[in-house]
Amino acid sequence: MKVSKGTDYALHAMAYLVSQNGKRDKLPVQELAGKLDVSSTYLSKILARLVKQKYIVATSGAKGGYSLPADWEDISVYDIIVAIDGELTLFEDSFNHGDECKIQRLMMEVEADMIEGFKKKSVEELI
Amino acid sequence: MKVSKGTDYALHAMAYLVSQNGKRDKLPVQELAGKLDVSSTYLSKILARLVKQKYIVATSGAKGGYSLPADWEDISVYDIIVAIDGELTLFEDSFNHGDECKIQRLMMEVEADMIEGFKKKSVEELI
DNA sequence: TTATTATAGACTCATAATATCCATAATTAG
DNA sequence: CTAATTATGGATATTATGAGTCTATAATAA
Repeated sequence: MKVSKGTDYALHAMAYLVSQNGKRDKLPVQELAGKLDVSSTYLSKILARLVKQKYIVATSGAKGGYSLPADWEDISVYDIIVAIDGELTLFEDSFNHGDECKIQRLMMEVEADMIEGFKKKSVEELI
Repeated sequence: MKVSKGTDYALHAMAYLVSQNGKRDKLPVQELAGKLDVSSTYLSKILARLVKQKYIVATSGAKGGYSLPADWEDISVYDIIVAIDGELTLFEDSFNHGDECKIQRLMMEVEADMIEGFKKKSVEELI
C-alpha cells in the first residue's frame, strides 16, 4: 500500500522545479538527478510521463531541460501521483459480488477521502 | 497502492464469520474457502495470521474450525489489514531530509486520515 | 557541424504476492 | 485405541511489478 518510489522522485523533482521558478529557466535532468541522487537516465523515464501529461515542459538540445508550464499552479499532488503510478485505487475486490458489498464500499470511501487529500494539495505547497 | 488480495480474503472471511455468529458454532476452512473461491490451504495460511493476533479462534480436530473470540466487536478493519499486510504506510521517502520535508509531511497527513478511516470501521459493520 | 539535451525501447534484476503441496499436531467420534 | 477430521508450519514454485541500466535516436543551440 505505497506510493511508488517513482512518484517520490517525480514529486521531489516538481518541488525543485517550483523552488527554482523565476530564478532559473530550464533545468537539465542531470542537475535534477544530482539533487535526487538517482541516475539521470532513470529520472528521464519518470519525467517523460509528466511531460506527456503536460505537467512539465521539456526542451531538447543544448541549454535545454525541464521547466514548468504556464498553468503549473493548477497542478495537484494527485495529478503527479496518477501520472506516474496510474489511477489510484486502494482495492480491487477479488469477488464479483456487486455494489452491495460493504467491504468494497468501505474501501471506496476511504479511497475517495485519500484522493481528496491529494487533490487539494497543489504542487505549489511542496516547497 | 493497494490493499493485498490476502487482506481481501481475510476481510471477507471475517465478514462471513460475523454473519454466521450465533447461528453456527465453528466454520471449517473448507467452507470458508468454498465461499471465497480460494484454495483452503492458502486461506489457512492467511487465517493463521488472524489467529496469531487473536482476531479469530482456531479449533483443531473433528468438528473444529474457526470462530470469533469473545471481544470480536472491538476488532476494526484496520486491525485486519495490519494483521495481514503489516503496518500501513503510504510512503517511504527515499531521501533522508528530515522532518522539514513537505512532501513527507503531506503523505503522513493523508496516511493518518486513511488509518483513521479504517480504524473507525468495526468488522461488525461489514455485513 | 558538434555538443548537448530529451525520448524511446529492450532488457535485467530483485523482491514480494500469490499459491500449492505435504508432513505433522491436535481433537473428536466411534 | 483407532480412524477421521481439522488446523499449522515449512518448503517450494510461479508470477507480477517495481526499480534500474544501456543504447540508439531525435531535436536544438552555439
